[in-house]
Amino acid sequence: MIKELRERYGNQFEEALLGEIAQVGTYKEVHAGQKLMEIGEYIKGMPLLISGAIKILREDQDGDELLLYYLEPGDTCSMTMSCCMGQSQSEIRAIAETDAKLIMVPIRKMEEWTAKYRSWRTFVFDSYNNRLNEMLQTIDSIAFMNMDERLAHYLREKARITNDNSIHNTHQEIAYDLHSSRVVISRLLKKLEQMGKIELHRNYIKILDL
Amino acid sequence: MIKELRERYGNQFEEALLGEIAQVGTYKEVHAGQKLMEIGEYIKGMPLLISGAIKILREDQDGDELLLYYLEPGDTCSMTMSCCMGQSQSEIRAIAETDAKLIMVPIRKMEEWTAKYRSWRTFVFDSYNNRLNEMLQTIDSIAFMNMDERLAHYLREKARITNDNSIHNTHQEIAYDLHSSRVVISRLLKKLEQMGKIELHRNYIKILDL
DNA sequence: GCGGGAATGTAACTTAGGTCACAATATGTG
DNA sequence: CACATATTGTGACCTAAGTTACATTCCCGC
Repeated sequence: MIKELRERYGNQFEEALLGEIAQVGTYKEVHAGQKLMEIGEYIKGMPLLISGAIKILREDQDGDELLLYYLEPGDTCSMTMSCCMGQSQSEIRAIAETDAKLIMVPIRKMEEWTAKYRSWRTFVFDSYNNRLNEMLQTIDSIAFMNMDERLAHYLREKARITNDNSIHNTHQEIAYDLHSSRVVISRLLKKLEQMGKIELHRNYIKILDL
Repeated sequence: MIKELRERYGNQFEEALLGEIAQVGTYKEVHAGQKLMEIGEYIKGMPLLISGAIKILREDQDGDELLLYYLEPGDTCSMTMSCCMGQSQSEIRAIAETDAKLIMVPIRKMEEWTAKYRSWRTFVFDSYNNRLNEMLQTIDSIAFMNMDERLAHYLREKARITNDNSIHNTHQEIAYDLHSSRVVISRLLKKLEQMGKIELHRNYIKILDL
């Protein structure tokens, strides 16, 4: 574990902190699609993402979902921090978008390290800031953009995150993430195909020029 | 200034920190409607809100606005923190919703105090968490709620914030905050009036039973 | 190869909310 | 008071997106 830790975080955490993390953290590997956190669940630890991507979802009363953003290597989940402090139940759902490796750190260490390590403070602040900015972008999308733009944006982002020009999802799954309906997504995808921007196949979509 | 500071923050900050704030902070009073921060502007300091309320707005390319949330006494602007760290330009606009008193603290003190004072750490974390949660609520509203619900929610929230059962705004102003159009807002307000939930007047709306 | 379920395509219709145009009131100012 | 201006009310219309219903196509296991 210390090897992975050093690879990803070696240049931003001081040696002593790396040691502490290695000591109290637990290493974890998860597969694409695996659920890491459910809404209402109590938080056990704080994840430091080593590799892969995690998608963070919000849900309304009817059980309808909405993709908020992705966590990428080097990120941690600010929502987790958020939850440990005040109420300790999760406001969001977290699902591995790809296979992922991460280190879970007990939350009580957070406060301690914040006082002790400058690099940890920087890390935590940066993390919060990234999250706030991604929430802003999410708000921009749903408030200011039409569904076709949101869809295009979604496909681009997904290709970037998975590092794969083909999106391996059904239209229904995309509809869930965008909080829309399958028919609407199929319709818009077809339009994108007719514009020559993508190629539609069963179970995957190939991005040509988006 | 030290008096106001102590009144609002006395029970959460230790004496030494209060002293430091009083020393480096500048006291400021603003009137309702006054702009405190513009999008793209560089951040000078971090505001500690003593009294009043500040509304935080987001804007798209076309200049259309959307109300994100309100800052209340005891709050600070996490976005500010966000901005000081990474890129230092504001992502949002801040306007005094009511007359307000606040203390501006130079941003370089932030990191210093975070290491030095436990209460400051708690304050900063709580602040971030509140902001994240309010962003979540904002997302819930625009993603999951219809305009009529959003409008009702807006009116209730505004009444709470201003501590006044009458909302002193034109329909146009409300439309801006909700990123809608005046005609739509007038229509929905009329419906609320017909349901006996509000009373419409020129330049203000009286909440009866919302 | 074939049968069945999953995934996709598509037409027809509904609805929330945005837009346009203009009427009707209210308000403040010379 | 009278006029100009800001505010609100309303009808007619448009459009994006959601809904329903059903047809078509693909793919996998037998």
